[in-house]
Amino acid sequence: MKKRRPGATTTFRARVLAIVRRIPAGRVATYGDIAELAGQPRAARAVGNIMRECDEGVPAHRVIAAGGRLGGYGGSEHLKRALLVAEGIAMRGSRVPLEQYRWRAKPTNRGVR
DNA sequence: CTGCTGACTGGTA
DNA sequence: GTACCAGCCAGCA
Repeated sequence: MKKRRPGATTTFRARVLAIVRRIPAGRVATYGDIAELAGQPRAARAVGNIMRECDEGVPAHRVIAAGGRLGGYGGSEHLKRALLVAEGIAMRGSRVPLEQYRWRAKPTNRGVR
């Protein structure tokens, strides 16, 4: 078979779901970020694929595309936008100010601004 | 193991 | 601003 890397894959899917589940309300992460945290910074596409079948325990609406775009959502992207706003995110048109709501796994100190 | 798909990304027109 | 192309990756038949 395709020599799998023990620990490297172990179901990339399970790892992605675990990360998305840790995203706090009012924060968002891009597919690329999730992929990076999962160990594959270039698997943004794969991450999106996984989100497509995610369960209710996974706040997929907090996962958006790069540039703050909504990306896609099962059924309605419009609904996704409403959900983000309901979490307290002030969106600009159909885009999210990542510099303001981007979730960080390890924010040394998050700017403290 | 081969091939196709897709909630992606970045660049070019 | 939108539209199209090429590259990358995991999951599944």
